[in-house]
Amino acid sequence: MSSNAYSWLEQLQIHGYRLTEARRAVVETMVGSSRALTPLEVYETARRRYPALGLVSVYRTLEVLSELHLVQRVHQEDGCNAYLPRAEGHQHLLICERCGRAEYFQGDDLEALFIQLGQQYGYQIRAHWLQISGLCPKCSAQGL
Amino acid sequence: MSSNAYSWLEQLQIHGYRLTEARRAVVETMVGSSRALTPLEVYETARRRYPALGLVSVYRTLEVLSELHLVQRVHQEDGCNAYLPRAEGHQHLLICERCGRAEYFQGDDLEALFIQLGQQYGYQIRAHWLQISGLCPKCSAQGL
DNA sequence: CTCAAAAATGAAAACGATTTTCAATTTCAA
DNA sequence: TTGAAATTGAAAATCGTTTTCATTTTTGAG
Repeated sequence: MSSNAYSWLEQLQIHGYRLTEARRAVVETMVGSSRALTPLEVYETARRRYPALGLVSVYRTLEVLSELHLVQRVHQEDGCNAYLPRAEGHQHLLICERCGRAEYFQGDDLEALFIQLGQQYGYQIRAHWLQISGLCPKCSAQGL
Repeated sequence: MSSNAYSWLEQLQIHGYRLTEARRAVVETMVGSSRALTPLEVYETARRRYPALGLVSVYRTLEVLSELHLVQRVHQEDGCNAYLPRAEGHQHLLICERCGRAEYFQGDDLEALFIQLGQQYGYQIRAHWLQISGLCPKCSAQGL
C-alpha cells in the first residue's frame, strides 16, 4: 500500500511538502530498500540518480519521512543512524548485523503484552521497540 | 547478585582492570541508578564524589562496563547515549521518555519467539532488544 | 504560460558528542 | 619499596549532524 515511491511522494504532497528532485531521489532509494541504510549510504545511492543532491537534503528528507511514518530509524549496537521503510501495523524487525538486511515479522500478540505492562506499572505507553538481530543466511554462510 | 558496587568492582578486577578512583566513582553512580544516565550526567554526578574525574574516563569506564555486561545502552527516539544497569536474564525495559526512569520486567516467553523466528528466517540470532517507552506515573501526572 | 511568493536547495560553517593523543600520575605485583 | 604497565585528565582531533544563508526550484494565482 504505502510501499511504492508513488504513494510516498503522494504522502509528501498531501502534507504540504513540495516534490523536488532531491526528495524524489531519496524516496526512490529508501522505498525499495531491504537493507538498513545510513544517511551517507542513502546519499551515495541517490546521487547516482541525481548527482546534484546534497547530503544535507538527505538528512532533511529522512527527517520528514520519519515524521510521516514512512521510514524508521534502526537501532544497533554499533550505531543508530540507519533507516528502513517503516514496519507496518504490528510488525517488528529481524536485522542482519553484518549486512543490514531486514525481515519484517508479525507480532500481534505482543501488543497485548505492552498494554498489560502499561497498566501494571502505571505507564502511559507511547512507543515500543522490538528488534532482533543476528546473521542472515548469506552472511552466516560466509562465516564471521 | 551483580547489583552492588562491590561485585561490579570485583568484576572489573577479575577481568584484569585496575581499581581506580575514576572507575569507583563511575561504578557508584551507575550501579544504583534507576534512571537512564548520559555520559555527561554520569560525569556530573560522579564528580560530586571525585571532583578530579574527567569526562573521558566516564566514556572509557562506560565502555568497559558495557563489555562486562554490567550496563547497557538505552535507545530512545531522542538519542541513544544513555546507560542503565544491564537487565538480567530475560528481563526487558520499560522506560519513561521524560525522566528516564526504568522498570525491568520479565519476558521469558519472548525467548521462544526469538528462537522460532531465527529458525523460520534462517537467521543466527545474536541479540534481541525489546524496549517499551512512555510516561511514568509521575511524569504522566505532570502533563506533557 | 508567466511570474512572484514561498519552500527547498547545496555549500560552508558551526556544533556537540565522542575519540584520540600524550605526558603525567596511579596502581599493583614482585 | 619500587618500577613497569595501566590509567588518567586536558587538549586536540574527529565524526556525524545541524544551522546559516544566498541561490534555485516549485507551485499556484492570474
